[in-house]
Amino acid sequence: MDFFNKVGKMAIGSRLRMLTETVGEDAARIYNLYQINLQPKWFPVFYVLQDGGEFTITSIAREIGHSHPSVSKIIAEMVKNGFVIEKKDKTDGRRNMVSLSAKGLDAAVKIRDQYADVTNAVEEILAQANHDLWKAIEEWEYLLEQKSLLRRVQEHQKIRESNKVQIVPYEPRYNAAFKALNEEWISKYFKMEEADYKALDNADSYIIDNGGLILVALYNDEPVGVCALLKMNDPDYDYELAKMAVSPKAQGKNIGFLLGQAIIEKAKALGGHKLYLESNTILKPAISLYHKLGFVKIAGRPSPYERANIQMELELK
Amino acid sequence: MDFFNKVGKMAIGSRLRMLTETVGEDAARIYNLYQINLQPKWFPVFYVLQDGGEFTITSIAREIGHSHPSVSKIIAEMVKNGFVIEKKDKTDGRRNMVSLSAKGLDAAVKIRDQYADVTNAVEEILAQANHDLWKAIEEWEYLLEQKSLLRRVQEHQKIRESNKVQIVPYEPRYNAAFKALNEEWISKYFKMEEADYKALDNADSYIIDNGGLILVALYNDEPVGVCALLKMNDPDYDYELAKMAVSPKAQGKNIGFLLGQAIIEKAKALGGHKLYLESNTILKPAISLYHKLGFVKIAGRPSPYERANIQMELELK
DNA sequence: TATATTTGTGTAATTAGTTACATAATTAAT
DNA sequence: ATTAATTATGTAACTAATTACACAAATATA
Repeated sequence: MDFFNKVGKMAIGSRLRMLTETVGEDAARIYNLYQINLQPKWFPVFYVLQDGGEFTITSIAREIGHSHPSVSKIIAEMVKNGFVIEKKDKTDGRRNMVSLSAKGLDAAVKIRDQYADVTNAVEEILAQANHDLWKAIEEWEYLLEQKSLLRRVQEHQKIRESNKVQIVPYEPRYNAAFKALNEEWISKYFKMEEADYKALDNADSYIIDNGGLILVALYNDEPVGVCALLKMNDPDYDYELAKMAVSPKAQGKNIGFLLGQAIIEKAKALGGHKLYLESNTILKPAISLYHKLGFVKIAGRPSPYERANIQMELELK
Repeated sequence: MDFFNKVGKMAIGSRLRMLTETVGEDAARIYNLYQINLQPKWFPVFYVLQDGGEFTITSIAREIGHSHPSVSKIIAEMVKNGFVIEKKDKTDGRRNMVSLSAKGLDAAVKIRDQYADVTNAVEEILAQANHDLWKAIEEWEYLLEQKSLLRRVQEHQKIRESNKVQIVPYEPRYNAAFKALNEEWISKYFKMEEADYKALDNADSYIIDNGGLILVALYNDEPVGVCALLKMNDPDYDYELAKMAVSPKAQGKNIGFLLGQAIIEKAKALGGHKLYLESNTILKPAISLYHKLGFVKIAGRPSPYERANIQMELELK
């Protein structure tokens, strides 16, 4: 079973599970070593109650990090075995106040020896090891609270996927993709307008020949995202960022951001000073992408598109 | 939930379980991040099969450290989902040969990215921590294999209990205990003989007045073990170790060993050179205790006891 | 060669937790 | 003073593993 060495760090979950199981099994046998008839799984609850205090089910659950139904079941078992007594709180009818019975308190005294023996045995192991499992677990708890494993994996996924994405200049053979990708989201959220057809059907004459440009994002050599830069005849703005579209199938690869960055670089290289865009606030991911790229909201301007309800600009530096 | 800090090292089992759960939960979500429709719990099995080999259920179970019913169930699920194909081994009708289907092999290729991302994320965490969880788990696995947690706890228990045991010289008030403890084991394994009654009923006149002595082990001031040293009229031996008895209720506290050691010390102090004892081989714990005390088996000598079928001696140095 | 043991597998029951849902009691908000 | 939201609890169903048991096939043994 050198499985784990073959698989590597990725299997840390499985490995943790197996160690947990080994320790857990022995815990059950250790409880049998002492006269007290406690079940190992009762231990955390028992520990909270051992000084004689009264607690509610949920406060115990919070304290020991279990779900409340788990504590509820454990308490039911301990009551049945005579270790615990329940009583309704007079001032709050929901609360089930739980405390140790005389038998439970007696067990609490007897169990001290077991605590000492187990603690000593665990500390013996920790002393024999070079790497401190206790502290390592503590650190993992902290680090995972700061940023979950899921989020860390997502970040690595994004970076890796980003590297597979290529941003290339528009060529006539991407015309179909340019139209299809844009039509997909426009007709999903709104409906295609006259201006859309003009721009999408005649990208070369309407956009490129007018001093604009288009960038295409390739993933496995497939066009999965597009973005256009339109030359504006306006004293305030040089270019408009428009027709940004990313295939839903290629989400989570940072493609929108990569396209946006690239188009901004192009605009700078062309000597632009200020970019303009218009969009709609129901497209939340798009708006937040524009923010991430540095665009800020500006007051209303007339727009040829019915669907536009927000305008933004970006000062190029 | 500073529960674990309050409880201390003893709670390492619970703490392990919770970390395992946290990691496990995220693992499930991570699998959803990728298009492959694999369940996290399939992972170890899938990993073994991924290179296209054929395996039996039990060989997979051995490799990944699961029970075979667990693998059996996982395989059944993977078959149902089309990732795995089963076929009976022609030369051995018991064997169910298992391998990845075309769909499974396809998933094996796709999953490589996920492996990389997860490995990187885990290594990122390990790099951020001062204490290496991976190596710490590895060490615990090794240390627990050498000596289980159960055995370690048992040892600590024994030491602690030993300290509660007091070995004191015989007094007339222990006469009842001396008789009862011996009668208990004699009548359990054999039956009381004439010589037993004589010695047990008249400990003072038969043992002490003849130049022998008796030691009593007290636990919580209760006599729980006894052992006698009888003066022998023999050119080869000075004393016989006899009437050693420990209450079954006081097992596991090392009492037999403590009594034996003490009686040997007494024999030395009295100027003895060689001890003798007789016993029966069906009393295995007793025989192994005598070995531990240094006694060695000798060739047969006549004995007044029917039940004696082994003789041992100890040279005092 | 007959018989006993070992090996491979599957099914059923158990375990220690979880989520999902229901409901009553209390507290907050309009 | 209602109504809405929150809190405390319990029940039911699920999960991912385990042990216990059954049984057939293969191998070892007398």
